[in-house]
Amino acid sequence: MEKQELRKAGLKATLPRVKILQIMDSADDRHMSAEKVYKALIEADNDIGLATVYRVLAQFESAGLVVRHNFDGGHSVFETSRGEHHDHMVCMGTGKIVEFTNHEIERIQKAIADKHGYELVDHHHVLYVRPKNEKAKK
Amino acid sequence: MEKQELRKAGLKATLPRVKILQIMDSADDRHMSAEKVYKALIEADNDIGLATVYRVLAQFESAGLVVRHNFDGGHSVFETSRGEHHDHMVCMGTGKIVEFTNHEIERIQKAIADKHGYELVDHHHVLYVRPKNEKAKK
DNA sequence: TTGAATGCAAAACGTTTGCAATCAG
DNA sequence: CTGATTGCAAACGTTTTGCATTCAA
Repeated sequence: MEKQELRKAGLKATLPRVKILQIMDSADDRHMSAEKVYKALIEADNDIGLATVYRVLAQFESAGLVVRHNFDGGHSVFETSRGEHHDHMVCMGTGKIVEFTNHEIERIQKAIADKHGYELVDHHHVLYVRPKNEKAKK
Repeated sequence: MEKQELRKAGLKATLPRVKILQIMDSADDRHMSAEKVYKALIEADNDIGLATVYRVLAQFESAGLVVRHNFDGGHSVFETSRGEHHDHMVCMGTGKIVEFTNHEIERIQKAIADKHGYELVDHHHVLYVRPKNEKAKK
């Protein structure tokens, strides 16, 4: 049950938080904007304000329940963090998002930061791609 | 002279464009937001509207004179493109930006896109770091 | 009971746009 | 001269905030 998860994260198990967590967990598309979450809530007959969605998602981010991505211009996208880290590939034609992991890259990242006297805290790594051998073009 | 550069890029050499290009080229910090460029223009006694700055930067981007980055939330950052591609490392304590290049990573990126049936068009790759062995913390 | 969380509407933020005036070629 | 470019102010979409109300513990 989501209540446990929330309490474990140090958050009061309020209705909006539980519902939003459910939506995020059950959505077909794991990458959701605040607006998208909001619409899903309305459709599920949950009268939760957009402001609350933003506030809750920000809390979830701080608590480590979700990860925020700023793909390109405009709005943020959130996804529930299931532990395993991964990066993203965005198809410029269809907008489709593919997740990937590459340990070699992760290793090099650490080495680069280290070489400059830094410790790697986080990274954003997004590949913008296009279907191979196809006329598909935005 | 900047006029040549603009004409070569297919843009009329208007005063705002020349001034903005000068600012971008001579700034201490090569990574500038529209607002920052605007303020620099004001300080240099050039009465150019903020809207024009945005329009000109967008044109410069299309013309390949500058590259736009969406580091994290909020605003875009532009830098004059001197041909050689590079990625960025942002210090979370000081906000300092370090540029780096790594061919091995670039190679792997292409391979990953390829493996998924895509062609790599572009990528955003930013490392968020913190000074090593220091209490410095935002 | 009581401080935390919510809803609403209003504000803030960076950015874009419509339009009349101005400018480069 | 003439279409491209500019300035201004108003509009935009996303996100945040102030405040009175409601809720979880």
